[in-house]
Amino acid sequence: MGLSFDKLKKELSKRNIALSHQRLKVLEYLADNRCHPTADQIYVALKRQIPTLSKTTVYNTLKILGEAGMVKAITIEDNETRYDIDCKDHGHFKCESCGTIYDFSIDLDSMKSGDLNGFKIRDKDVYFKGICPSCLSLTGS
Amino acid sequence: MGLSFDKLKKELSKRNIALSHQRLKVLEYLADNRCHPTADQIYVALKRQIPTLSKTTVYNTLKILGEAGMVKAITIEDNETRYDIDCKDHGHFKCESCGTIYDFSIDLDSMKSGDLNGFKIRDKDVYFKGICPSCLSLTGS
DNA sequence: CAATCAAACTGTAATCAATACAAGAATAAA
DNA sequence: TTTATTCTTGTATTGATTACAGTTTGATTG
Repeated sequence: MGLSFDKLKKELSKRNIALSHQRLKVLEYLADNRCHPTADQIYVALKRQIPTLSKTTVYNTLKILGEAGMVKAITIEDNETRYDIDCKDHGHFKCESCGTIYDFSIDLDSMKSGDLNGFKIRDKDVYFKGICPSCLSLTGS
Repeated sequence: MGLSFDKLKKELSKRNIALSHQRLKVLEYLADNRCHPTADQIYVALKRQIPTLSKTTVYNTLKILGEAGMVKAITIEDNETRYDIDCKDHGHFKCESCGTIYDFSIDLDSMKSGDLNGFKIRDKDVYFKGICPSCLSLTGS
């Protein structure tokens, strides 16, 4: 996996946050499953390894790691928040047929707008929607 | 207001959808209030004009008009879907302090990615987050 | 003008992701 | 060991959205 634990621990200790067993497992799961899972998917998967795990812990962990900049929440639509550990600049494409979310590279730095002079921009999100090649081949069109 | 009723009615009649009183009022509200309101805000505001209005009708209307391409749902975060009638290409900036959503111009057509060859792109969304000038001036920083 | 039918509207009930909260472990410090 | 603080857990609650069934509206037909 490509996790930078040094950066992570430094970031967390700066906030007096311990890297507990549960939190580490959530991070590991996100690192190993780059499918943008929901909180519930993470919970169900980890519940097998950690039978005592609580869904509240998963939500708390995702929130804390999000504030520390280690995890990013993706809210495209459908009232389902998904999570991504990869913080490198990329956009997200959601297939409206199968629901899969694909990453794609895009240069966020070059995205500027004169309308935002005086605004402090902390985060940029790019979401595309449509049909993925796999679903396109199924319908024939 | 800048509503194109001809295009609207054509689009709706193509789908055998009538432009009822309630639906027209929702459209009018969105045209007159470019603040990206939630479904509930629309409901509360129109309830005064139409005391019998049901919240379900507001949701149904927003869904139907969305499918007809007349209204766009904006889901940045916070489990609150907002709605926008302006379909011209622009991005949305959400102030994390006051919650206001600002429009800003951006060239969506130039946004491409080689990773999406073979994908059928139907919609592009650009969401920025940060602090707006008004809130920046309040904190002094 | 009834009669008929489909679409539109309404209100209540249900869903479900997310949060609040309080009590119980774990961990570190003294 | 005591103490304090953080972390975890489970339950209860929230709140936006949807499902559904009954009612109303409005157009069409005879």
